[in-house]
Amino acid sequence: MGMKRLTKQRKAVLEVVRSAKNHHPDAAWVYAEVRKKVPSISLGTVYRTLDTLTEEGYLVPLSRPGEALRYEANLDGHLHMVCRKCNQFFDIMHPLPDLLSEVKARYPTFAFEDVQVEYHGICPACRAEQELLLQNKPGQL
Amino acid sequence: MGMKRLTKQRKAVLEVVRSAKNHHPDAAWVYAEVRKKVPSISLGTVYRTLDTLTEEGYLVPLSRPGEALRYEANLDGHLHMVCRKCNQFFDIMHPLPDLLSEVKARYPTFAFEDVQVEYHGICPACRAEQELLLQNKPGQL
DNA sequence: GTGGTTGCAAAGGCTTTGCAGGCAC
DNA sequence: GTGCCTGCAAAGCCTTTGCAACCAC
Repeated sequence: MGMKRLTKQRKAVLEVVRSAKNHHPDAAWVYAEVRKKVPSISLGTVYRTLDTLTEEGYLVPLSRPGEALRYEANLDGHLHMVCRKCNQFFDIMHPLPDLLSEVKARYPTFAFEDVQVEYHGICPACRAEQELLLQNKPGQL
Repeated sequence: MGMKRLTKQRKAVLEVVRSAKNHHPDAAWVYAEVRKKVPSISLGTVYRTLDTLTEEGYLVPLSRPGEALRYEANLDGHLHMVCRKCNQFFDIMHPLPDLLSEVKARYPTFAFEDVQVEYHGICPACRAEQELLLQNKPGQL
């Protein structure tokens, strides 16, 4: 098992995901973005690199039904709010209550490592759009 | 927009997912299982039906990176523990703390609807297997 | 120089979809 | 009888992978 090498591709991919503050990009977006710096990079390399960076703990994958996998580089403990209209992720920098200790005590045979909290609902933008529709078609609902 | 019909296929799919207590099956498993009752059913119909049942609120999809979508019919508020070795989901019937009201107050422009809590770690079975490996190869780590 | 890494393109796995026939209502 | 639903198979999309050339160490 050899040493990991620091290629320009790997550096560029990590930098792009890190710069995508609050964007939670998928592989296609990262690919398009990295090509601005490293035009010769291939999509396969982007996938491989995202995998590697995830295994190494630099990135966290975000999975949603029927959607491409997304990644975030924000490793601070935080919450997510997912809009069920536009499917965007929003970071919520709110103190996470202690959800682990109680559950650990109750299920001692599990080796808990971390918790992930995901809120679902409608984001401000989609909410506004929805209200516009209701105003224009008052009889529909 | 017409009325939904109650076909034997739809009934069988819902019944199978409901009977899969604590199993969180994917489409392929549901397909294999439903064929025992309705041998002529197609995989496409299983996918379509799972989609419909989800839209109607009878099922909840569970998404994991790199894995096929799974479904559960347990709509009681509960927590999930996902094993990062075997990728199984485990239901944790533990009272969910109130995670909504505080966040709702802080982010009034979002329309929050529900929260999903997911624990990650290693399940008892995989933990035992891990310890066996350590005993047999004490010098490896 | 060595072996991990890349680009390319093909293959893979899961899921969706078009269509003609079938069946619930 | 109407039109929603089904089975079938092809297509779609995201992701992985084999291989020869390449380059970080």
